[in-house]
Amino acid sequence: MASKEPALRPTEAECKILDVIWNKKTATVRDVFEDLSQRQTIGHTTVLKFMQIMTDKGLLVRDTAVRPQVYRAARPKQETQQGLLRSLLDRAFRGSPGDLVLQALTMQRSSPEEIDEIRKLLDEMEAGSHK
Amino acid sequence: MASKEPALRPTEAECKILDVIWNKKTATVRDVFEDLSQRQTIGHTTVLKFMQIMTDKGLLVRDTAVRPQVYRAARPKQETQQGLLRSLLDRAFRGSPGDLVLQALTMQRSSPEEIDEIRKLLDEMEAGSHK
DNA sequence: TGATGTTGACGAAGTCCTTCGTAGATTGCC
DNA sequence: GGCAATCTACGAAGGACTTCGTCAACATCA
Repeated sequence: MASKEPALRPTEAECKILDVIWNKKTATVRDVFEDLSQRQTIGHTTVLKFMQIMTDKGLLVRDTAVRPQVYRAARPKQETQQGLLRSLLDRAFRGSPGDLVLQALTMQRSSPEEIDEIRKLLDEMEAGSHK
Repeated sequence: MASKEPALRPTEAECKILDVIWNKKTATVRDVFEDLSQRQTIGHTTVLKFMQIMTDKGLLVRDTAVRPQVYRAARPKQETQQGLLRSLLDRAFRGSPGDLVLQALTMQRSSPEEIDEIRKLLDEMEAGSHK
């Protein structure tokens, strides 16, 4: 039975699976299992169980018509990421994205390309708010 | 018995308590309880229990000499925030702070002051990486 | 010093997260 | 059709998170 709420806050293990599916667009249990196995020891049925739970929660949708059932993310990657970000923001940054951004930037060197892109975005934001 | 690991990933409920203590610098159980009570219904002993657990985990330290025991954060706010950020980064952003920053910025309008500050930081980062 | 209110320690219950083991269903091939 | 391999469902166990209830220790002040 699927829940009505879209479940915007996947748990840690769920994130690992989502990450694989985001990359592949669609995936079978085997696909995900083989991908994750390269980085950690995990059982095939464990992956399956998670994907079933995630389908119940509304994080994934699956096509049961084809035989190795094919799963997709129910919501776009960006939307889920934003849900997680908002959660972190509310939790630990008193809702201030500026603080979070500063911390994220100082934490780890970003590539020059990323820096440029961020600059561009800042410009757009400022232009957009000058109305 | 305190753990050796510094426990850089407080849970959701622990974050709420940390947030209060970050603001007050030091706090008794009663202080935290009264603060949190304004926003949610929570029992006094629940808060106490969390603060005891958090002390065990190494998130808080306390002075048992004074009678209403006084608690402080064991680590600076910034350090804990970075731990949480890193966790989110690893979880859902494939370790790319740039993506996370972009999402955070698009998510919610930042103030012009924040935007300026971010620009300044970007300049510094670029200057610093020009070796 | 004893009644009263506050503070602290402990234990326990309920839920959620994570992980499998087992066993039934389906498919592909000879 | 029958067998082997794969895929799916179900249930359960262990641990972590969250929340309290209870009771003991302590402080206060009349």
